[in-house]
Amino acid sequence: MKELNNILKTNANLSLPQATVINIFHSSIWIKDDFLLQLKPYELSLEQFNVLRILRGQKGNAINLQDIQERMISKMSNTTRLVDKLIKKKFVKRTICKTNRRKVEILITDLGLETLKIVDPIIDETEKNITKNLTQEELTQLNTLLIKLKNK
Amino acid sequence: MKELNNILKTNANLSLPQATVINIFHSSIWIKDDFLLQLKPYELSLEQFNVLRILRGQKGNAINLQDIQERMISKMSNTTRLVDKLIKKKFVKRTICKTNRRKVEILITDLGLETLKIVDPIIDETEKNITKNLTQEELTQLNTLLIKLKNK
DNA sequence: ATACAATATTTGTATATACAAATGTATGTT
DNA sequence: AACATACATTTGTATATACAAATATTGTAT
Repeated sequence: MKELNNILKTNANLSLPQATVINIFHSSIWIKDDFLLQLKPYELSLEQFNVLRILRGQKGNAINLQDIQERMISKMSNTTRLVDKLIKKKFVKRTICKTNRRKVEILITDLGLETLKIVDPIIDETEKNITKNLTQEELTQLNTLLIKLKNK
Repeated sequence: MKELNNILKTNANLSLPQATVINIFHSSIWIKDDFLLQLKPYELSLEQFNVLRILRGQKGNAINLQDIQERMISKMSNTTRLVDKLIKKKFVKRTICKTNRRKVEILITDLGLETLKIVDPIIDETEKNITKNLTQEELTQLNTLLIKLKNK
């Protein structure tokens, strides 16, 4: 892992498990930075954008906080406040569930949908750009390895 | 990527670039959580632990903030305050560089070294555990793919 | 020596996140 | 119905991080 040593400006002799872990962290960080750069003009954090997409996926049906959390990439402790911010931007609406008043019903607004329409292709492009160094087979391989890593 | 769909509780038809990006994020998060769980009893964040290791790598020589930042996995905007916290815990010392008073010299203390001695094997074990589902070859392959992904 | 730009760090402020406790609501048991 | 328990969300608090501005120091040109 000479390349990793370069990235971290170190001479340390990294074990394979060490290198792997650092490599994944490092990949995650540069990819995230890349996305944030693209999302910045729209004042959306990556998770906010992701939640908007989740809401759109409901196709007009409302969804509650728990279900949003389940679908989030990084399970946050405080989805309430994330949604608050989306409400402040008028991207989503929040109402109380009629059948179970403990639950909230969250729905994407037209403004939210329009914003997604603008941001989506940008994110698509970014995703393609991020992965362009690997062939289809290599990407599949990478995904397979990451899934296998997790499933213990 | 049926497994990814399971993890995210979604039916969305993820493209290969999308799946890859989400997969890397997801891997990074669960691995980080795993580490944090181990570091918790020592009240060290992952970056704090990492900086301690960087300092030890200096083998008695002081190092300044810039050089620490260069070696960090996630380049933080505010290493000052991270070091402040390590100082509060008496894990590191800070002095002003004699030759260039703009710079600070940061040095790990004996207490810092002792703490590392305790935490190191725990982290080693965690790293091994995290990667135990993959063979040596698979780990090498994973590292190679992640490096290739980055180098555009 | 003085002025100016470059460098290294610190500080201020806003926002994000983690975690625990609090609130309000629903459900099951007697 | 009364009570305890579980559930879903919200709030409070501490800490983390991002970003910009401020401070202090050094090197360089005049």
